[in-house]
Amino acid sequence: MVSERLMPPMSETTAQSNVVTRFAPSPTGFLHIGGGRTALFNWLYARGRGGRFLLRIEDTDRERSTPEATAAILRGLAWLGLDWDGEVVSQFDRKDRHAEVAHQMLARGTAYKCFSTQEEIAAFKAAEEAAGRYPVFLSPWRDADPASWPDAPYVIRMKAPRAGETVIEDRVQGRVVIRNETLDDMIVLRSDGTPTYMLAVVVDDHDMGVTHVIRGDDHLNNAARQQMVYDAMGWGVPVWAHIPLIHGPDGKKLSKRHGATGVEEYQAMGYPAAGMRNYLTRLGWAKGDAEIFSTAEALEMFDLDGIGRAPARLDFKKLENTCGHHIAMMDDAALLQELDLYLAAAHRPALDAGQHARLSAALPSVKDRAKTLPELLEKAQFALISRPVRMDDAAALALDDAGRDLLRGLTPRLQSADWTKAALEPVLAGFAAERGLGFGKLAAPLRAALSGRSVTPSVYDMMLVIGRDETLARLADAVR
RNA sequence: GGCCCGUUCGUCUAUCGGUUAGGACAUCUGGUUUUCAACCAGGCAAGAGGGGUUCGACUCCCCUACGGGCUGCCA
Repeated sequence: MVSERLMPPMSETTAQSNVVTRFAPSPTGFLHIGGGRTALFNWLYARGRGGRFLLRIEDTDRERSTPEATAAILRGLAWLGLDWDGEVVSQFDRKDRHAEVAHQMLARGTAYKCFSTQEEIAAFKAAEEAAGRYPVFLSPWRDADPASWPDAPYVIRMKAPRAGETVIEDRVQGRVVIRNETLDDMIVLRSDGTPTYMLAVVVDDHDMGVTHVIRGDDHLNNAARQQMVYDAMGWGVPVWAHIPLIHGPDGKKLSKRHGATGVEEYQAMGYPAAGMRNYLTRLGWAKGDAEIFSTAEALEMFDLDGIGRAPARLDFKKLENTCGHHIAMMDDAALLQELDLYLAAAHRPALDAGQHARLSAALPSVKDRAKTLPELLEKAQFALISRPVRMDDAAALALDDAGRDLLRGLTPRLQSADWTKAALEPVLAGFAAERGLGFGKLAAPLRAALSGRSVTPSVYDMMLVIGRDETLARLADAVR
């Protein structure tokens, strides 16, 4: 028996508005960066086609599932801006439905009760291995007469085809053929009546109307067994798309030692969500030479064909570069909001109203200079501080006798100048020229007096942002 | 061990039998400049190895190597 099936018709046009995807994490920890990308791909694919994106928490493992993990996953998704349709589905809550389907399989003859004990199975596998065969368990109960059934605990096993092959038509991996003899009769319902993952995913995906299963390629082999369940129930198989996992910078599986593995850690490091989405979208997916794009553009462009088959490595340099572009592109109000979120996530003190206003004024002059949110704050430092300005070593050096003398000479001219860049430029340039100095010689002490540092945005930008009074006050402090 | 998947510049990738193998990040050089960043110009840099198929392979097939996944009454 060959359970091969044709790919469902799914030209982009017919699939238009009825695409349903889902993200189905198990709540055993924070939202992993790889999971975040999987969610993103599902979200992009569905939303980009006017379809629906669903969220299901696979919490059937009661030992390891925690409400805290679920909350963390939801927070991570929310930060990434991945909103889902409808209620969050709890897989555990659907256990009765899963059991019901298992019994339907029994009734249809596509599953059977297996009374073998775990000891018997272990012994069987050991014997097989000793004989040099794959330890694929062949249950003696597969075709047993119900009359022979003992009054003992049993599991329900899928009656999987023993011969032939199962073919997965995968939109990313291509045509994957698995010989049925390498697959055993998997358990669909445990002896305690609870469903296994293999049954639960299929039932839930079917009931939720999922049309496209986009998930990590660690599930590629599972797809064959799951497809058998679809076949057993006479259900239509969804479109499969198994995407490669993300690796650390060294090419190894992403783990704690690579630093950040949780989505929320990236938020706390100050990467803006829009930049994160852009970077993650491009990690393992491409459309021509598109590199920097908005979420709206990503929605427009994203498709399954652009997904690569090899695992991609995380590259923080490129992440930063991408985020830098997004910080520069973001409008000030959105940026300010992003900044507040970051401060909270990083457990840093929030900005007060005054700082908010000054930061807002400073944003245009600093936002194209920062790659991360903390860097942005750092560059805007001149607007956030209050007098007296604390000088760092380099700034103190610039405010030597000669520097202070320059500032004393400059002060009266500033008092009478119009406070615009156009008016200020000739004033400063003229003053420097009078003293026979290059502009840089004047800018250094001025920069130091205004910011207490030697590295800042343009001196004009700083003066304009903090205003005439504050500028003069800082100069007065510096020459005192 | 068995089965499945993968392998283009350091990194992310384009290429869907015929290209000087393109772009981006990183890096290097030069320019601009008011510090830093940005920006502009340019440079370096790739088809894992070996067999086929073909007039012609990065592209199709096979083998090997390396990496990954699965092989649970976990998900």
